[in-house]
Amino acid sequence: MVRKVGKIRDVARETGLSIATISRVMNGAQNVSPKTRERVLLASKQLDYLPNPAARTLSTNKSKTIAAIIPTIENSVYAKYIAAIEQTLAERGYSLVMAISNADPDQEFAAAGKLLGMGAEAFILSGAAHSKDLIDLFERREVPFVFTSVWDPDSRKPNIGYDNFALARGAVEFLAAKGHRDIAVIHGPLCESDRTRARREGALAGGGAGTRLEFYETELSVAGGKQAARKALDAHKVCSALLCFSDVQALGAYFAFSEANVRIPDDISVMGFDNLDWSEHVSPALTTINLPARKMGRAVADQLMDLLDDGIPIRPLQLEGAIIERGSVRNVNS
Amino acid sequence: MVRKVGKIRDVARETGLSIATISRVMNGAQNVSPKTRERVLLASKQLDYLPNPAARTLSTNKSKTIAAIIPTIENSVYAKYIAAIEQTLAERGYSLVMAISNADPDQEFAAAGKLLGMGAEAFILSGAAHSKDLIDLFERREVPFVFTSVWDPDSRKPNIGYDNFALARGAVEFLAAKGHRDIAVIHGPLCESDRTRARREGALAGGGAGTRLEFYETELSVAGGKQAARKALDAHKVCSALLCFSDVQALGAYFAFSEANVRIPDDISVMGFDNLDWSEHVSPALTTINLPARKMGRAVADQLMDLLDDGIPIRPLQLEGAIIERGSVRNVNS
DNA sequence: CTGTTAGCGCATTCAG
DNA sequence: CTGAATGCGCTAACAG
Repeated sequence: MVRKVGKIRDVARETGLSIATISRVMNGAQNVSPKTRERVLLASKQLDYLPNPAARTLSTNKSKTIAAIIPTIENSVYAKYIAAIEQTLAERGYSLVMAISNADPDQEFAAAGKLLGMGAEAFILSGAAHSKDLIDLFERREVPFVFTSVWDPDSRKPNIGYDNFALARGAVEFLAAKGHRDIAVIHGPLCESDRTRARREGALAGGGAGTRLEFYETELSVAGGKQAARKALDAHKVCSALLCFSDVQALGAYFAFSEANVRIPDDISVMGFDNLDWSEHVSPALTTINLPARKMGRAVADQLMDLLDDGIPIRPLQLEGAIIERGSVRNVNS
Repeated sequence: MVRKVGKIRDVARETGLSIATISRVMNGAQNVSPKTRERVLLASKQLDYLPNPAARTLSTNKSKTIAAIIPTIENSVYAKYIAAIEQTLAERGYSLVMAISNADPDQEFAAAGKLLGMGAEAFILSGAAHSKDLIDLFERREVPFVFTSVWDPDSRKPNIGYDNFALARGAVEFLAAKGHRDIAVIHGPLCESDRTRARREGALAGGGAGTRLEFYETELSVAGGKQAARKALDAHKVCSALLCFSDVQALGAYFAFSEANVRIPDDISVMGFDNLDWSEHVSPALTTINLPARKMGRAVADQLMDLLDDGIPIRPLQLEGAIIERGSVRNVNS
């Protein structure tokens, strides 16, 4: 993959040392005299020597590469998350290879095969719903993997994330406590995401006796949120609050309402999910649920590297989400 | 990197063939009898055999891995672009490794070293401004690279992208043609991006005699756009149009104006840059410049693979941007 | 502290 | 159409 560059033997010849010593220096081994080390480093620089990663991988059986497969990278919290993973891996000399599955288990399976065949040593997956073939593949080959964005203490698979069910339930309870009895819930495609399904169940659980929930399934985008909000407006003028399972959809709702001359929060309350960077800057500032995407990315990356480097098993981890109360939800009790 | 799995010898033993034949089958060579091929394929499946990528790379000197270094993945057009690259590479059996540079040449250089040391065969960079060391490194090692998001026919380095200067000039001319004489321009940090600098120069060039431009440099985010728009409002009540070099900043401006009770486009016109997916769904729909990010991603990926696979040199390519006229710019001539 | 030697798993000549 | 032999560049014992 790199042509015309010095190899370990060239450095050995140049310095009059053996290739073993060069290898030691390149790998930071302790048992090399400072002088020798200097000499090697110098020669390496001159010869523009860089260890061949493939040879290294072949020899050590370690590629220092971790794969992440995500449903999408656009319009969502995944960008933050991936950025955190990449940075964390980079800090410890690991690299990230990633693939986009478009939330399709078959694409995910195909991608995993390629990434495996690329040398990925471990996999970061989104959600807990994956093709059986994929999990079988990983287990057969003993490839470590972890589910993220989900938290299920009872799962036998390692997972690091938040409790979507509880968070959504909390959101509905929060709205109910503010006096909202009729709540429209906008969410993305159920078939694509077990997180969305869990949130929907949670919302249902949070809606007590006096609370009516109306669900709107739509595309996970500003356009989708806008369209669904419009539909909610048409269907029942009665709902006093809108809960979106994604800030992106909430933004769409903002514009739907703006065009319909419906004021937030005076005429209707809006609550989001994700706490994306911009959500506090919309007007009115969006009340939403903070999802610690960055922290999650760091945690997964660190744990996987701990496992690969030191054999430390994955410790399933629940990350706390929290309601961020801002101006888009009105208390209608008073 | 993968333990306990069948190796080529196991398949050879299982089938009673030689490893050479197995290799031929795994690489789709023609000179293998159909029967033999079947036998090998079957045994491979049974033994769960997957060729070891490192061994393959070491032997062929090809890793089928391309690296992309981007300034950021959040809040921007880069997500679309990266997604396109990943998909295009995947179609031809290549993988993407990526790193985030935070628009810092030093971080970029460091990342490049790691990615090179990971086996990346070619590099996709953003913009045309990079540390000399980086370019030297690539040229010394004969590692192909291409600059993207920029178009400079005179550059001796391969670049694929759009003409930021011309696009920004066009935007200002467009606004001027609509009768706007006082235009506030909001843009991201100049020091971080040669694209931003080029756009600024272009805007200046587009502002003819009767046009006054006021520049506001701010963070490349909704928050930044909002803050700058507020500043523009305070400073000169006179500007009739706001040009943002990023849709994200334009969105911030929308909320700044909403809070200040300034109506778009009645009181002030707003124009963006990027044409992100949501920009037609904001209210009023955002007039902006479409940047063919997806097409650019595909083009770079394809060209690099053509180069790596068949030695076809990079053909510098200009992608056309276009003004998408929607409702956020008013014609003040009438 | 340094050198020697064996592979790591596969692609690829060259024979047959 | 198939097999045997060689080496890709490096790490990791094992000697010394």
